Amino acid sequence: MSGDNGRREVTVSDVATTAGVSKATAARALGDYGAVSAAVRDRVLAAAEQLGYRPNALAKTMSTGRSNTLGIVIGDIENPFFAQATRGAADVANAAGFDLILSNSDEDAEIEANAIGVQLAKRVDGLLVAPASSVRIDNLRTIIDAGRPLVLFDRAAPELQVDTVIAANRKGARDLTSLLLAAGHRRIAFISSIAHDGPFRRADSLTSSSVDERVRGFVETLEAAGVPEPERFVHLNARIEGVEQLARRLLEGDAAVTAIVASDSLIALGVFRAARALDLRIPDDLSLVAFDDADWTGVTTPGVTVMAQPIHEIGAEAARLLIRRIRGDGGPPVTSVLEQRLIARDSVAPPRAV
Amino acid sequence: MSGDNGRREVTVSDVATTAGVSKATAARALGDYGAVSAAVRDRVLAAAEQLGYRPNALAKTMSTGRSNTLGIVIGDIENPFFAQATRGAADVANAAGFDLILSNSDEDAEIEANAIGVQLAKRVDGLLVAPASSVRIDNLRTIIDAGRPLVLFDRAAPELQVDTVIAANRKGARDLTSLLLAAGHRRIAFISSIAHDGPFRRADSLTSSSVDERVRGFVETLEAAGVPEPERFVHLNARIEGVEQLARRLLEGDAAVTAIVASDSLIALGVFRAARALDLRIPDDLSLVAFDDADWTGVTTPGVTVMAQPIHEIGAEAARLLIRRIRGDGGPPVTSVLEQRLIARDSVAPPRAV
DNA sequence: AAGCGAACTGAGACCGGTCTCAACATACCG
DNA sequence: CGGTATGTTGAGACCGGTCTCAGTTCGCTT
Repeated sequence: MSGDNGRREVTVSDVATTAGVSKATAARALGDYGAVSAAVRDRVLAAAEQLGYRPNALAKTMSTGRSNTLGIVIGDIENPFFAQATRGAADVANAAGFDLILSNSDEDAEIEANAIGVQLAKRVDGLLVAPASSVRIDNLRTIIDAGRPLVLFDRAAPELQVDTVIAANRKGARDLTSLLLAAGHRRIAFISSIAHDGPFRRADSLTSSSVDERVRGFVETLEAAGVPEPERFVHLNARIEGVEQLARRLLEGDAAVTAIVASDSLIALGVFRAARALDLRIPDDLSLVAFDDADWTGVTTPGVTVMAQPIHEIGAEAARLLIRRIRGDGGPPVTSVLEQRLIARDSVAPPRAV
Repeated sequence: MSGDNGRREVTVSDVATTAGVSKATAARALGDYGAVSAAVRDRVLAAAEQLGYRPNALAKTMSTGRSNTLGIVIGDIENPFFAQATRGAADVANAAGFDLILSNSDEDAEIEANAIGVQLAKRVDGLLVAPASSVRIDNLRTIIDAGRPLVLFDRAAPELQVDTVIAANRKGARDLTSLLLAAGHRRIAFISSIAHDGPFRRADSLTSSSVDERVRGFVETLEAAGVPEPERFVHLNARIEGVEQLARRLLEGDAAVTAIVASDSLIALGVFRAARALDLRIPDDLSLVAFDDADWTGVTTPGVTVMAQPIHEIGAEAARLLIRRIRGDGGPPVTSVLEQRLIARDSVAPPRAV
């Protein structure tokens, strides 16, 4: 109606008219493609400047089919892991001229499906997804069916032939568990907040392939050390019960564990709180190791021994793979496995003599 | 060429042909607008289903002028403050049917300008910006000139008449400083990583209005307590020198401070590290208070006394204001100031007797 | 039975770019 | 000097939706 709203955007045609050339020529000058004489180009550019012309990227997408936008679907941007991975992806994307549309799935397959649908409708050139489930992959199929490139990160989907970037979680879990075993622990709990029905059994496969790998590494290492029924030490659904609550339960009573492997830094935080509440000292009364070198793990007393993941690089590499596909690489799907790195601090000690 | 790439997307026209109706009618049925008879609607929907029709949101934007996309420009998504605010904004946006395009400015005005340009070109319906500078506001003017709604958050731009969501930083700083004063401290440092030329003088205004307010609250409280030349206790550019490095410098020698106000949780982390390296105990040898209730501030020994900000709500409220503008609210610009909340833990004690 | 309004449908313009194709000018070739 | 290659320009189709407007078919009123 009034004021700014009524002002139509300046278009190529407007610029063309002002410059006294055809729309096609103006577009060539502005878009810097095709052949335009120097004189005409200057005239068009001057007219654009004068009118305050701003290109409409959507119109461009309509005719070229390329949006220069990538979709990224993660669990939760507040989770430092995803924040870092997203930043890694954003940097690579930007450098290549792409923007990022961000969606949080809250690890819910339905929300994820919806987010993917919207991203597809917005015609992103490709998607970066940390899938809520490595098993229920219809969401991901949708993307492939739509003919859009897809790269998975943090979690794989074995059933799907698609580029993937993950960390060497199984080895990481083995190393962490071995460390605890070597210190003399036999009763070690593995805690993750991943959702799972009922107690963990060895034949189960977890919805996140990365947690699944960690659990496997943990179980097989305990088993090799002769610990009977190691799967009973795997505790999932931590977020539902409450990490602190769960940790307290595991740390009290006759069958209390003497060490804990935290599947991420949020879990480690909860364990720390629980230990403090129970007046248990780390590492004297409880040894703790965790995945991810969160910034605070170095400043607690004691510092936490962690398995660091190259999180930034996971996101960056995923973006690189995706952009390669967008640019037309038709090779077979690649799985990039990045190494984890142990950072030993002071949260591990031999268990208290009984 | 071959395979998937060659497959054209299914369009409204395709669906119309299959259903045996006109494009206009098919569009009405699919878009759920206008009048369509039940029989025809079913036929169209069935055809769409059969063909695997997926709407093209960009084409829709082209004709309606609305993209249902918001732009958000922040310093760095890896900074927990921005991650939380972004999540708050994303939740509100999603609920209202909007997506978010994310850009990191790294607090650099030029990168910010570029990001804004791209977002504008992608025809976002509005922008959420935590401006890199509260003073150099040409970047923000661009948005207003383009006729797009803009909401600032975390930092204000006094020169600009625009909706803004900030926290009561000045009061927060006063309270934190008073706490330290009450414990008996007189030599208190304020540390921020904000960029600033030369030593801080009272007439200077800082590029971030929120840090500016904190500094003012800090300085005026010291002054009221009779501390001479309080501005000499303000230390900026912490990221350039390195937070830990700077903290160590302030904590050694005859003129060492006995307490520190950290302008954010990243600074607090650096101070913690420095204290540990110098073998200074908190709070016996050094008192520490900080802004932002980062998740780890409760698990260190001792826990850190902090001024918590409603970060999630800052982002959410900003998104709410923006969406209101997009929906056409033409009222005068609003500034929403959210309260901060003190969380007292154990990092403050009287200074060591000299 | 004629008249009127509501419900439904189709044709085609439009959003703002890109791109193909043809027209024309100029230069260079033998 | 005719022929061809090269450079520059314009006309108009196209991308995939929305939306206006006009036409058709009804049912219902009087």
